Parts: sequence; structure tokens; C-alpha cells
Amino acid sequence: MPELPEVETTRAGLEPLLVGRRVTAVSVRERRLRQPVPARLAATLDGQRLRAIERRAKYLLFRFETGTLLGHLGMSGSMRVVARGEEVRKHDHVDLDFGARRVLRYHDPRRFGLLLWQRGDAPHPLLHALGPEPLGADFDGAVLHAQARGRKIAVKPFLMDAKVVVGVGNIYASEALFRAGIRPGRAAGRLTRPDCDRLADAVRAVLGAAVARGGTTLRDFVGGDGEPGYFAQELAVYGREGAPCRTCGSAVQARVLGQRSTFWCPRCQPR
DNA sequence: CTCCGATCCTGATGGC
DNA sequence: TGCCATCAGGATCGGA
Repeated sequence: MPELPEVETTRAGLEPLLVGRRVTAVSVRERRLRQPVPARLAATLDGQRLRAIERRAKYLLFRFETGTLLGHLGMSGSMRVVARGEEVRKHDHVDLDFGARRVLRYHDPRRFGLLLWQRGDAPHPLLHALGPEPLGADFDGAVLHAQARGRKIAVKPFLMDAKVVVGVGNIYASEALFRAGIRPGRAAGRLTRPDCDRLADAVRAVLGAAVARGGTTLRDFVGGDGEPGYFAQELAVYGREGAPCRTCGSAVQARVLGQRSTFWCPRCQPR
């Protein structure tokens, strides 16, 4: 479910409610996520002050005094702050209690997410091979062009490769390609430098706009404050097969590419 | 190396 | 109404 804008929305929603507070209790109701929740998590976190919440790619980094809790929301995860005593719903797997009205609740029906503990200051191995942050200074058309060189993979799954650029998932890959006027099935290696410049700009623009709207809620995503995101109404092509393109009126096309649904406008994305 | 398909899991949806 | 197939915002793994 969550791509960079949804993870960043989660981070920004949690931060003012939790940073500076101490963990007073930890409750793990289900530890079978993509990897098991560490058995000693409660003992590790109890009494520790949360110093910061950061984001790298689609990971959330909860910085504590003796290490970092690494979180990932997978396809269906969400985190929000609830009051102590709020009714526990199905798939509310983990609570971190920071106070009476400050319980961080992790919810994830499909359990593709992660909660892992990394002691000390070293970055977690899962973060090691990640590419540049799309909204950071070291991502641009030149980087994209260099990465794409010689590659036959379609540009859409190429954009979703975290070694190329992080944070771009299935929704925003289609949206960025629409904004750049590039067909999703085009081989990455055939992109020109100007194509890559437009594409990098489009990735930044669409992610930035989505962050500003609090992300995209298709089904049940909520940010750290429990509110849905409002970018869905601004999606140009994702989920709009057969509907008229908002720019030119042509019917939006869809096909499966790299096992993922892919959407584009045949007229606005000529090649 | 690159690329593709299968896989983990549960829930929603649509066809019959 | 029930049953079944398909699809879903991610990421990893193995084989070609």
C-alpha cells in the first residue's frame, strides 16, 4: 500500500505526538510479520526515550537511546496514534505505549511489513543497497540516465527498482510516467537524456504533490494522525482504465507489466 | 549481471 | 446466499 508519500505522511503525523516521550509498555499480539518481531522488543524498548523519527526509502526509523526500531508498512500496513484503552481491532499487531493518549498502534492485515531492532548507530543491513532519495539532492536525470544505460527492462518496473531510486511504487510510477509523457513499456535503456531529465522532474513533482496531500488512500490507508490521504482524487491515470484522460480525453489504457497493473494515456504518452 | 515469475498473507470484489 | 477466481499500495528469492 504505502509508497514514499504515505510513509512520509505517517512519519510526519507521528513525530509531534511521540518524539521526546518514553516507552512505558510494549504489547506484541502477533509477531509473525515478514520477519518475526524480535522476541526481546518489549524488554529492549521499555523506558527508552524516542529521540527522532526519520524515513529512508519506505522505511521508518524510530531513533531511541540505544538503537533504532526499523519499521516497514509492506502492502497493507499503517501506524497511528490512539488513546490507551481504544478497542483493539483485527490485525492491530503491535502497540508501543508512550502515554495515556499516545499509543503507537501498528496495523497490517497482510503482514508483509517489518518491525526490527538495530542496536547502536550502525545502519541496518536492509538499508545498505538503497538508491538515492527522489526528493533529495542526489537524484536527477543524469543519475537516471546512467542507471538506465544498456538496460532492457521496461521503464516502469525500472523506476520501481529501489537500487535506481527509492520510494516509487506502483501508483506513482504510472503517475510520474504520465507527467513525463513516457510510455511505461519503453525499454529503460532507450530513454534519452532529456527523457530522463523530464522523468526525474516528474518523479519529484508527483511525490511532492502527494506528500502535500497526505498521500493516497485507495482503501484504508491512514497517516500517523489517523487521517486518510487526499491525493487519490488527483491521480491522472492510476486505477482509471477506460476513463477519459484529464488532459486530452483519450481513454486511459491498462496492462500488466512486471506483474503489476500499469496505466497510461496513449496520446499524452506517445513513446 | 539482468530479467521474469513465484512467493509471502488476508481481504475485497465480481462472476456464476 | 455461497463458492471460487482474481486482484491489491512491497520486496525477496531462485532460475533462465
